[in-house]
Amino acid sequence: MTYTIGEMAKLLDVAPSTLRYYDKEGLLPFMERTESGIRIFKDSDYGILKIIHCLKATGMQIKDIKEFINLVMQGDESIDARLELFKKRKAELEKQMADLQETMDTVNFKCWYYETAKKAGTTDVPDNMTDDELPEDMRKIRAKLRK
Amino acid sequence: MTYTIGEMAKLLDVAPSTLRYYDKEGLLPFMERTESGIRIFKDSDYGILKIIHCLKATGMQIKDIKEFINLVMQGDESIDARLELFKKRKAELEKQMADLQETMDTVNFKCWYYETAKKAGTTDVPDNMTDDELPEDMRKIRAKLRK
DNA sequence: TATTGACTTAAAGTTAACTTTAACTTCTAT
DNA sequence: ATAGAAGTTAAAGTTAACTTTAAGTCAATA
Repeated sequence: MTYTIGEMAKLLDVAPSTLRYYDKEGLLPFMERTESGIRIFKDSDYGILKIIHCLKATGMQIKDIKEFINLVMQGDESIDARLELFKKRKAELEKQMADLQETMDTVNFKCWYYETAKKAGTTDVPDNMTDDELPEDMRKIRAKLRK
Repeated sequence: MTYTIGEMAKLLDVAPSTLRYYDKEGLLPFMERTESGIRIFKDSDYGILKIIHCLKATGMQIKDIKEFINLVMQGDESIDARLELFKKRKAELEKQMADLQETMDTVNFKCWYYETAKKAGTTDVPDNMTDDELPEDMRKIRAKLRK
């Protein structure tokens, strides 16, 4: 099965101009064209584009994704390098998840803070609570917000 | 306790120019100055700047964080609005975490894929595995990468 | 066959969040 | 008292990842 740029863009939920941009940046060296110059996307391209999307979601830049695509084009001799790349992406993701969890902890604290303030009608109440008056799981987080 | 812009920047691990930018964008309407015009940061400003950082980490834009700061400046009458804002941030974060988990699932699949390819010396082996030959937790993910 | 929608390119424009620069002033330490 | 570090502003520059525009070609349908 093959697709035009518009059809593939719809499958991936991106703009056609995004795919043209990726092509221009060298992310799609496997692209084929009709005689008249129109891009032909294959089923197998869908998976690669999904991986490009995944790598972007790990925080990788276009120019680095291009390097990965170059490894893919080299074939089996680059298996090791590609494995190492994904292991690094995994480590990076774990850091991002930990960061996001810290952010979530702070947001949860603020939800508790404003719920407490709402009940009391003033932020003075949560502001003036001593450490042992506030929920145990809020103590560490509040401490981080103070200097 | 008070701090200069450079001292506060160091505490927060940001550039002084970032704090000046925030001030210019209206994120720090509570800023005080010396007679000669030098910004004076207080201990209480640290917490607000930490919250600004937290809101940024949830994906909020500077102009929307400014709106939040405006709510803070309004005092107790905006408690409800602020609670709702943090509830929305929490929902947004939950979506981000789910997205990040999907990305992690894909990265884990690719790690398995290249480990399998490495053992075999070729990506043909994982490529040609039937669904029941691959680890159960990899099946759904591989299916998503195919069209 | 003619219209219309989708394709093509190169080049310019957009956006957000800073960062840098230049020209200047103020504070700290010897 | 003076050097140098750090503060000030306004304005311009940076960066990444697209998006838009303009001018044109191609493909499908009535």
